[in-house]
Amino acid sequence: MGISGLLPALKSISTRRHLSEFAGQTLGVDAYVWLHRGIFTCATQLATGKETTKYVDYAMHRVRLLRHHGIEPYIVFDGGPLPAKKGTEGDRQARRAEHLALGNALAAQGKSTQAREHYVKCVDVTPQMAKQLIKALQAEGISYIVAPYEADAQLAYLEAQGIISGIITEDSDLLVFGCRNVLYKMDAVSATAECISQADFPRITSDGISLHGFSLAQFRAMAILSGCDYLPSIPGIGLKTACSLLRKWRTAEQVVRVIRMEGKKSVPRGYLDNFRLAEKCFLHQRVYDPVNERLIHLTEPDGELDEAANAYVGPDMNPALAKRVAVGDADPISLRPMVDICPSFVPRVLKPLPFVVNGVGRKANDKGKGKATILSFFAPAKPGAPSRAPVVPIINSVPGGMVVGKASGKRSLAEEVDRDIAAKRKRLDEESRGAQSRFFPSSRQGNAGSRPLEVDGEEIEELVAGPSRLRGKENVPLDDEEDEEVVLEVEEDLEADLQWDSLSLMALSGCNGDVAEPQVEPEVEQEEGYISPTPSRSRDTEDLSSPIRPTDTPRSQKRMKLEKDVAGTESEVDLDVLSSPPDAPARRVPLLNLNVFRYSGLQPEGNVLVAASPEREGLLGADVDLLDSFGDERTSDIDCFEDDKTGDDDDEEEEEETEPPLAVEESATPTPSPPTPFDGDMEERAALESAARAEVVAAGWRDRWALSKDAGRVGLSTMRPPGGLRRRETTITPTGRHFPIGRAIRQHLHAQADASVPARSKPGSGKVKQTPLQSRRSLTFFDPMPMKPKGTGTSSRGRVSLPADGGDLSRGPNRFAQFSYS
DNA sequence: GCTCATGGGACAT
DNA sequence: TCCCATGAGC
Repeated sequence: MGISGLLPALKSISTRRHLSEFAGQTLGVDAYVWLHRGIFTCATQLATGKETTKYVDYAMHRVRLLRHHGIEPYIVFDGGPLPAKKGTEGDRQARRAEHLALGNALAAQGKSTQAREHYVKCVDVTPQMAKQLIKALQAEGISYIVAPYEADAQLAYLEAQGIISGIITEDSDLLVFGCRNVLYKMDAVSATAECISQADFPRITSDGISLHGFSLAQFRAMAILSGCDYLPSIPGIGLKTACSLLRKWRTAEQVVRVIRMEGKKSVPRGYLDNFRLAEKCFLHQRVYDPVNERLIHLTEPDGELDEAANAYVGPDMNPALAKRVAVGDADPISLRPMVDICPSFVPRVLKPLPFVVNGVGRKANDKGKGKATILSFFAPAKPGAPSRAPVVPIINSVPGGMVVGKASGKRSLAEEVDRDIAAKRKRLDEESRGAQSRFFPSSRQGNAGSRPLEVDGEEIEELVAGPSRLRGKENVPLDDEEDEEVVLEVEEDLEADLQWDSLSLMALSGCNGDVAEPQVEPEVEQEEGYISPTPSRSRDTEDLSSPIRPTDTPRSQKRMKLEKDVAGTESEVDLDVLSSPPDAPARRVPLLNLNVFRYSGLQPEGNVLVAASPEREGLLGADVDLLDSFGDERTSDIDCFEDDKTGDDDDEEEEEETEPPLAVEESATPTPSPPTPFDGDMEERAALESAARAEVVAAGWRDRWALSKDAGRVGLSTMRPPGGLRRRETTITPTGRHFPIGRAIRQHLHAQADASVPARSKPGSGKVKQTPLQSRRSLTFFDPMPMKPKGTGTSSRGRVSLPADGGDLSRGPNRFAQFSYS
C-alpha cells in the first residue's frame, strides 16, 4: 500500500502546480494509475467479456493533455510479479468471482447500475490491456517501456539516468526509491498536479515528522520500518514512531534492537533480514536498461547478491526476452508472446494537429495576422486559399526514420494510405451528396488550393482533418448553439496556445520557425472503440484553454487569477514561472542519445535525444546541485550497519518461530511458446474469445504483486518559489531524434554521469571505474556546514557520518536545510 | 498522541 | 482500489 501516511506527512512541501510549468520536460508516467482509472469507465464491458478499449481512451486523453502543455510523456508499465510482492492472489480471485457472479445476477434482473458496482470490483488491469494502450502509444509516437518488474523502480531508474525529469504517479513509493521529483494527484480538468521534490524534504513541517538531518538511507529506513509493500511493519510502529526512533538511534538495526530490548512490541522473527531484503528491493531492483537493452540493477550492489536477494529483487532474464517484455511483445508475467485481446483495435497514425501546423507555420511577426481561431480553422476554406498543410506526426517525419506500422510486417503505410484514402473518398462522395458540414468541409470543398500529394506513386488530393474526427467523442465541434462568449473565450485561449505551441512544436518538428513542409499524412478511420487521437484540441477536452504561462493572454491571466483564488493563495502563479528558463545555456551539457521505445514495429529502434540535465543553479545559496547529488545517493544503510555491527544481530532471532512475512519464491521463467492455433468455427471462436477476455480481466494482473497505491492526501500546499523539476533540453532537438545508439554515445553517457559528480566526492585515485548509478556517497538532508563528526570518522567512500546522536547535526548554525558531504 | 481497523464514498461518464 | 473520517485501544 505504498507508505501509509507518507504523502500526508509531506503535505507541507507539496505544491500544486500547473502542467505547463513543466513544459519542455519529459515526465515518466506510471501507466497503471491511468489504466486502472480507465477501466472504471468500461467495467461492465470488461467484466462481461465485451471488447472495449475505453480505458485506452482515458489514458491517451491524459497523454495528449501532457503534450498539449508541452510535456513529453514517457509511459512506464508494470511488468512481472516481484517475489517480494506476491500476495494472496487466491483470495482476490475468489472475491472477483463473487463480484462477477453478483454483477451478472443483477444485470440479469435489469439492475445495470447495481451490477456495475460489482463489475467494477471484479476487473483489473492486465498486461493484455496494457498492450492495447501500447498500441495507441506506438501510433502516436509516445515513448513507453514495460518494466521487467515494477514500474516504480523503472521510473526511478529513468529519472536517475536523466531520461525523465519527473514522475507522474499516485504511489508514495517513488520517493522511497529515491526519485527527486514526483507529481501526484494529476487533475486533468485543472491540468495541475501536486509536486513533491526530494530537495524539499528538509523543510517538512509536519507533526511528528521531520527529515531535517536525515540521509536518504534513513528516509528509506523510516519508510520500510513504518510498513511498505515489501515488508509489513512491526505492529505498533508507524511513520512517526519510525521517524523519531531513527532520529534517536540512526539506523534501522539499532532501532530494531531497541524495540526488542524494550520488549513492549513484538518484533517478528527474521525481521531484520527481511528489512535488508526490502531495502535491497528499493536499492537494487532489476530494471530494464534501454540503452544497453538488458536488465540491470537500479543501483549496482556493492557485491554479489546472494541467491535469495537475487530472486527477491527480480530474477535476471536473457536480453532478448527482456527486450521483448520491454517493448510489449511478451507478457511480463507468463513471458510468453503477448496475446492481443483486441486485434480489431488498430490505432493509427496521428492526424495532423491543426493548431500545430499553424503555430509552426506562423512566424514571429505574423502575430495577430490571420488570427487562427477554432472557428477559422474549422470553417470552410475560401476558394483558392492555401490549404492547411497537415504535418505528419513527428515519428513519421524523421528523415529516413521509421514509419509507423510498416515495420510490423502486417501492412505497409502506403497500403494503409491507399485504403484509407479510398474509404475517405467514398465517404466524402457520399457526404457531398448529403448535408455539408460547416466545420468539416470535404476535400473538394475545402482544398481548392491544396497541393497535390504523391503517395506510392499516385497523385492524390491533400486531405485535411475530416469527418472522421466527428466520430470520436473527443472531437465534437462547436455547434451553432454554442454560446458566443464561450466561443470567444476559446478563441482567446487558442491564440495563446498557438503562440506556445509554435515554440514547443518547432523543436518537435525540427524546424526553426519556418513553415513546415507539408508532408503526407494519411487520413485514416479509427476502428470502433478508438477515439481519434488528435491531441487535446477537442471541444470537450478537459482543458482546452491555455495553460498558465508568463506570456499568456489577458483571458488566461484572468483564469490564473481565478485559480489563484481557488487555491487560496496570493503568490503561487506569480512566482511559479517556469522552473528554469530555456535560454540559460551556461551549463548546458552535450546531448545524449538514449534509446527509448518508439514504435517501429517489432524493432524498437527509435531513439530520442535526451539532454542530460544541466546542473541546477545553486539552491539556497549552496554551490551544490542538490538534485544531482541525490541521484547518486543510494547507498544502503546496510553499509552503516556493517560499520556498526556489534555481532549480536544474528543473536536477536529469539522470538517464536513464525512464518517469515517475506518468503522468497522461486521465479519461474517458462520458455516462450507460440499460441495454440484455433480450429473452431467463427461463432464459437468469438464466444470463446469473449470468455477468454473476461477471464483475463477477472484474473487481474497487478494486484498479484503490487497493488498499492497509497497516496495519502496532499492538499493545497504551501506556496513557494519554483524549484521543483528542472527544465531541461530534453527529448527532441531540431537536429533530429533517431540516431543509432553507438558505443560512443554510451561512453558519453557514462562520462557525463561521472562529470556530474562533484570532484570532492570522487574517489581520490580516480582509477575506480564508475557507472552512472554506482553508489558513491551519501547525503544528508541538511546543514551545509562542513561538520567533522567526532569519533565516527568519515568512510573512505565518502559516506556521510553521523554522530551517535543523529539529532545533533541539526544544531548547525545555518538552519537552512541542505545537504552536506563529508 | 499514535496506531490500527472499519465503513462510506468516489473513481468516469 | 483508494481516500478519508471516525473511533477504539494502547
